Amino acid sequence: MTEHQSRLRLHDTATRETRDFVPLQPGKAGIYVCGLTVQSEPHVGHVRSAVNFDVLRRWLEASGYEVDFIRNVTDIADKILAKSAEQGVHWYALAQRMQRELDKALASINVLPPTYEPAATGHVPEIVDLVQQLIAAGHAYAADDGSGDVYFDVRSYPEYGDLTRQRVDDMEPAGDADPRGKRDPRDFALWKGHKAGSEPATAAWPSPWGPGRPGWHIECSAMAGKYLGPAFDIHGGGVDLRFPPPENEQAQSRAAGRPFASYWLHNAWITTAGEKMSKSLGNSLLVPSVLERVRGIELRYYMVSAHYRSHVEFSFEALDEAASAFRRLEHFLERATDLLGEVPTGGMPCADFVTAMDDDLGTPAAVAAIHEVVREGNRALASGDAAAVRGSAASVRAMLGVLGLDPADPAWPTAGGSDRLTGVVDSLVQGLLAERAAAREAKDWARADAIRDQIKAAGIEVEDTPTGPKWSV
RNA sequence: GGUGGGUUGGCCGAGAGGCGAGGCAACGGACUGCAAAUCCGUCUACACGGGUUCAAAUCCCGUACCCACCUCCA
Repeated sequence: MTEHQSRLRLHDTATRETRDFVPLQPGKAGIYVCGLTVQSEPHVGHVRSAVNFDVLRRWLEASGYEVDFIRNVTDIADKILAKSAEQGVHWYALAQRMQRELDKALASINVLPPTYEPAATGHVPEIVDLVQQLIAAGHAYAADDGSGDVYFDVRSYPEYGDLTRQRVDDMEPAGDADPRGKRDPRDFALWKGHKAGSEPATAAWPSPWGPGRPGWHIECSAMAGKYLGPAFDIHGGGVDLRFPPPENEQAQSRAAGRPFASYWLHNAWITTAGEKMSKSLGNSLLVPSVLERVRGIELRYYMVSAHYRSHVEFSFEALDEAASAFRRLEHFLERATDLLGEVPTGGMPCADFVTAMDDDLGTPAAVAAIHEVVREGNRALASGDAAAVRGSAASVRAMLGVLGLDPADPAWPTAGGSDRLTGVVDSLVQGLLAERAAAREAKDWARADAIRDQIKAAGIEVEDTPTGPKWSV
C-alpha cells in the first residue's frame, strides 16, 4: 500500500478544527485510548468507541505508520466497588470477569488487541508519583480534614477549562467528595483516602497520604506518561469524556510539566430512542445479545458506516439494513473467489477511499467508495473479465481490511460451523440439487421449485449461476 | 445557569456556497423456465421564518424541536 503520511487530517476536539496530522516523530504514532471501567457487561455503545479507534489505528498502519496503541482498563473505581458490594463479590473478581467479557466482545467484532493494555491497579506507584509532582508544583494539596484525599487545585491552574471553553466560575461543583476538605468546590480528587468502615481493605494501596486508591482519571495521565512519554500524538475517548477527563488529564499532566496529547479525538454516542445507552436499561443491547441477530462483521459494518463523530440512534432496522448492505460486498468477494480461486491480498484502495479516510476518517464516504468498486467488479464478473475482477476484488479486500471488515480475515469465526459439518451439509444438498437438475432437465418446473423450497425451508439459499447452482446458509 | 452538537428523500446515512455520495426499501427494464444474484433506469431531499449572494442543504440573523456534557458512564 502506498504511503501518504502527510495527508491525513484529524479533527482535534481541543482546537475544534480539522488539521493535518503531524506526528511527533516521523513515521510513528502514539495513541492513548481511554478504555472502559470494567464494571458491567459491554453493550454496543462501549464497543463503538473501540471500533472507531481500531479503524484509526488500522488506517495509520496501512498508511505506513508504526503505531503504539495503548488502551487502558480502569479496574478500580467507585462504581466497581458499589456494584461488587451489591452483588456480594470481591471488587477485583467483578472487574476481572467484566474485563474478560469485554475482551470477548471486542474479539467478536475484530478489534485488534492494543499494543499494551495497562490496568490502573498495576500503576499505583506511577500515580502516586504524579500526584507528588503536582503537589510539589503547587497544583494539588492533601486535604486537611484527615480524609487522606488529595485534590487538584483548580484555581492554581489558569488554563483549566480551556479545552472545553468553560470558565471555572460557571461550573457546577464537583460532587465526588465532602467539600469540606476542598479549597474550592470544583477541585477534584486525585487520590482518595481509604474509608475503613465502608470499603474493602483490598481496595487500598499505601501512599504518602495514607492508604487509599487512585481518584479521578489520574491513571490515564500516569499511564499515558509511562508508556508513551510526556508528549504523544493522539488521545481518544468518548464525548462524555470531553469535559472532565481530558480537561483534568490535561491539567494533571500539563501542570506537572508534561505536554500530553497533540490531538484529542472523541467519538459520539450510540443512543436508543434518544437515551444514552449507558443509562438505558435492559440487556438487549449487550454485545452477545446483538450477535444473536447479526454476525460480528455485520455489527462492525453498521458502526463503521456512520462517521465516528456522528451520533447514532441505534435501531434493529438500521442494523438489519447495514447487514444486507454488507452482504452485497461480501457476496461480490465470494463470486470473485469462485472465479479466481482466491482473491489476492495487497490490493490498492481506490483513490476515493483514500481521500475519504484521510479526511478525518470519513468512513461513510469510504464505504460508498467500496460499493462503487464492487459495482465495477460485478460488471466485470458479468462480462467474464477475470483480470478486471481480480483488480476490483483485491482492492475491495484491501479497503475492507482497513476497516477491519475483510471477510477472509481469520479473526472472524468461520461461518456455518466446522468444515466437516459443511461437508456433510454439502453432500446432502448436492443430492437434492441433482434431483432438481434432473427435474429441470425434464422441464418439470413444479418439481424443481418444490425441491428448492424444501432446501430453503432448511435455511439454505440456492442460486443458479452460469457454472451451476450454488448454495449458502 | 454555563458549554457543545443535531434536525437531509419511505428508511439509514454522507456532504458543507454552483457540479444530484452511498446503501436499504419500492417501482420499471435486462437476464432467468420461474426465482435468486447481478446490471441498467426511476424515486431530485435538506426543521421553520427572514436575510446575504448571479447562485444557499451549505453563510448570516431569528424561531421551534431534539440530544449531550458541567466530576469519575465510551
